[in-house]
Amino acid sequence: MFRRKIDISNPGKTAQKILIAARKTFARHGYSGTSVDEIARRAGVNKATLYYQIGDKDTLYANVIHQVLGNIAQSVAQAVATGKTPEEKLRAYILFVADAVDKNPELPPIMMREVASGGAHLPRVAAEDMASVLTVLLGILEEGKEKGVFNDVVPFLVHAMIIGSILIFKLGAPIKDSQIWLPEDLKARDKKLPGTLGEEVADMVLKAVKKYDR
Amino acid sequence: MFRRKIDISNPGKTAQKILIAARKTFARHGYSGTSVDEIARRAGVNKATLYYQIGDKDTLYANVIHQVLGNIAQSVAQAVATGKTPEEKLRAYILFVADAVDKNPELPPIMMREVASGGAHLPRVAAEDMASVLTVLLGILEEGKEKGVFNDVVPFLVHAMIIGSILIFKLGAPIKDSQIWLPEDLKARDKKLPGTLGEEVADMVLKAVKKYDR
DNA sequence: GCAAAATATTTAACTATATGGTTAAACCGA
DNA sequence: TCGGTTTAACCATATAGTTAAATATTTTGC
Repeated sequence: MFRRKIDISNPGKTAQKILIAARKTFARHGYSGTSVDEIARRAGVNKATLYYQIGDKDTLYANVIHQVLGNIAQSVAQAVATGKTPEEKLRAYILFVADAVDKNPELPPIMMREVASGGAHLPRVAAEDMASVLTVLLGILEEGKEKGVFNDVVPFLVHAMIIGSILIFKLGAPIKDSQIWLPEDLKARDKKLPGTLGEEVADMVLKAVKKYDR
Repeated sequence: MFRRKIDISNPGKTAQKILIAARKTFARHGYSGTSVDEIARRAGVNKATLYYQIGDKDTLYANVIHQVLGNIAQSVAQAVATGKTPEEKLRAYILFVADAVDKNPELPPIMMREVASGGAHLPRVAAEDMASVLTVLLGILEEGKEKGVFNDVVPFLVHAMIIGSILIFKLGAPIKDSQIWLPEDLKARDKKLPGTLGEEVADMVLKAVKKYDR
């Protein structure tokens, strides 16, 4: 009677195809805007195969989001460890997040919609991934404060500033640029960032967080 | 043959009920997640009335988003004018945005989902609203640079930082707090902001943007 | 090594419900 | 009674999810 589902943590070829198609489709159209039929079509498999391999829409979505967030959560601590001082660690953290977003272009839209809906479809395991990333940031900010190099900032606000800057810039810039009727001075200004997005955000956040004698 | 639709810019009682119900529903469930039937039910009118009064789902959505963004776009310039120096103007701008978000709680989720989907359902008129808000910010940053009080920042990145911080903090904090299993130190830290969200963001952004002799 | 049985995987066809949108009739105030 | 407004009933399509049969693949008996 117990029809055990396939082990998702080590997906086979078919399951992998499905997850990739699902990731792209969820990223483009969101949870509600995505139909299971469309995912199956893009994966090139029958819908029943999709249900056999992975499960219903919720399970599919949960696996997609965890697959992408889980990797990030696992490697953030290591990336931060390359820095010695709190400043270096915070910079490494921001560069890591920006790089993760670069390498996982489906993450920003999925995360933003998840935030927008109050985590309506956010599976527990994904929330745990987020929490472990946040914990790393919390550690950096606390160390910086103890050593007297950071202001007494609100950690979650710093988090919001980092993630918010990166996500809004990444996703908002293409929208702005697609509005061909916009006054030129609004568009031309930002064509090229002086550095990478991560570096720019790191510079600004560090200025906001570091303690200076003025 | 031309069945002229009702004038939306000055909605009557029934139309107003529908628009309010639509705003709440779109904010909660997003464009795709919202059914016209649900809006009609929440507005307490027949679905055909909704189509008669306003039009199809797209038109309904466009009116909702413009109704809320239009007000903001119209009053931002005036709010900023209360400041004399670029610093004061930038602070006034950020406080205004934070206040607008406070007063229009449906705006953040709608905007975030719009950004996430690349402006998929964003009507031209709403994009114009956004542009006029952005133009005000651009003016402040340029004046600050000319007067030598601001660094040579990337305007759209400053925009992303302001909007991103406010939206992510506003929407992200409740999610974080709802994860009852989270380690206490992650949650307890941020319970109370020292000031309002707008003030906190303004402090941090100004530190990031202002030019100091160091 | 190999046919046959057992198991794992995929598929077309199906169901029940939800959805966006329409229609023609009923309602209602001037 | 006339024009604007609202309504119940309706339609075509889309959707999440299921089923039983077909097709691969693996295991077993010899």
